[in-house]
Amino acid sequence: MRAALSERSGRRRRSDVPEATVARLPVYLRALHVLADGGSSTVSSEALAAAAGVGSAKLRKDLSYLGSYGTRGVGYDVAELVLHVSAALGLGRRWPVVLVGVGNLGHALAGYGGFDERGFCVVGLFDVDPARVGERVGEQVVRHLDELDDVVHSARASIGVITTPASAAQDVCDRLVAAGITSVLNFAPALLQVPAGVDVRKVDLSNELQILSFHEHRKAARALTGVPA
Amino acid sequence: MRAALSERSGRRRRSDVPEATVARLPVYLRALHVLADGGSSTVSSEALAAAAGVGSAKLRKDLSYLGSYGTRGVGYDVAELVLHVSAALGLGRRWPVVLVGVGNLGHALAGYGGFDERGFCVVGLFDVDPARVGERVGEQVVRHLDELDDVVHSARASIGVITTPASAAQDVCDRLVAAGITSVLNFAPALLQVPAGVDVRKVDLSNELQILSFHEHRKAARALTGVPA
DNA sequence: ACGCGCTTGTGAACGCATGCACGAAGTCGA
DNA sequence: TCGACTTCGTGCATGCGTTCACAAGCGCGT
Repeated sequence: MRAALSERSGRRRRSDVPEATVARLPVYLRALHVLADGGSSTVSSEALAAAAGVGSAKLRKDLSYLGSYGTRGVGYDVAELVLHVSAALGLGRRWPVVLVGVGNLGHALAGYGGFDERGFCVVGLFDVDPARVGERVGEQVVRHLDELDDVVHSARASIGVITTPASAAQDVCDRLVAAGITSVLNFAPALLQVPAGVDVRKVDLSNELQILSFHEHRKAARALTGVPA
Repeated sequence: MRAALSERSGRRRRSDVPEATVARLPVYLRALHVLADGGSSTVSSEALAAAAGVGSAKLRKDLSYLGSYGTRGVGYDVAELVLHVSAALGLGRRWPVVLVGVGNLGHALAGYGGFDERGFCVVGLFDVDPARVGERVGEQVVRHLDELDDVVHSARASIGVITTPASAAQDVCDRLVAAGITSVLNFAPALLQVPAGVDVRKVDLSNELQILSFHEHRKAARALTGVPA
């Protein structure tokens, strides 16, 4: 059960970083890499914040959740901060990732170089379509979904990516969880039901477009009725 | 203090829907479509909330920003609510979309059926690589980026999707904005600078994985230090 | 006709996140 | 050594978003 929530104190523990902050850490990390490649050895919160597209106060507060790694009067050491942020994100190791659903999007993700660069390596591609099983994609060969357990166990994978149609997503998710996956990145437009202890993040391309559509619609309406300051 | 809010201090205007609510409207809409396909003619906030994965109070408040379209004691009429949510999202029309960067991901998105289903139609694919220009993808032929202005104008497109490498993203974005695009969906891992009045939404696959990595890392640490599984 | 039960819509309380302002702590030059 | 300057870390206030709880409203059975 949930022994983890035994301590219900209102105070925030040191290792307890707010979710909004966690979501920005990858952005900071990328900005830091750019700065490092550009030759900077130190950077002020102001400069880093600008590079990351946030306010400097927010950035300092975010980083303060990880510890006090800045030097007053100087700024942050870029290389050192990269290490600390990476450590906080758990990027000190390579994360094996399995991907289920080798359709259009699955192909694209399997071939996306950005994953390997950032410490994620695809250790298995799966599908149920016999026409796709055996196909070679990048450095992997598409396996049948039945082999999922073997691969997850032997590679000790804990992260799974779902790029199936919505109708198959929940079933695939169940099989991933059964195999031992505890973090799921879901591209299928479906709400996934998972047991406690399993994290799910959803990326829905249509949703994003519809949100843009909302604002676009509003802009058009605003333009018709005269533009108030 | 703020002249802009002079109209009605306490009351929120009808067209002023909180951003967090806007982000959930597409989720509700999808859940409604599922319910409609399932034969439901009415649905309670409790049931719809469960289908969308949110709390019922939140759902009611969200919908109340659009108006009072429910019937007390009964619930919401599914078909009617679909219309109202669609209208709020500006889905009463088809939105022409241009896509720049026909690489791995661009191919996948161009072939993704989910867009057309939801009222977005790709009216132009663009790239700068001469090897890709002329290639046929789906029902479109890849054009050179120089033709962007013509297509955007003739199709009256206002939404652009960027699936280029990060290094090209800002330049492409500038050209989109110059052509008249006012909403951008950016898949490149880069921070885009845009003038006021242009909306940008960013989707970064690596970021999502890194956020999962954070939680996975924390789960592992937690398992070691205190909490017996 | 009328009350009873169900569900919506919303005011109010609460909690989280953001922005501000300033003390603390370090560097650099004289 | 000392003082002036720079920049971090953070308490505090503010605003947004979520949750709670309940009155208002509607249909239905009697």
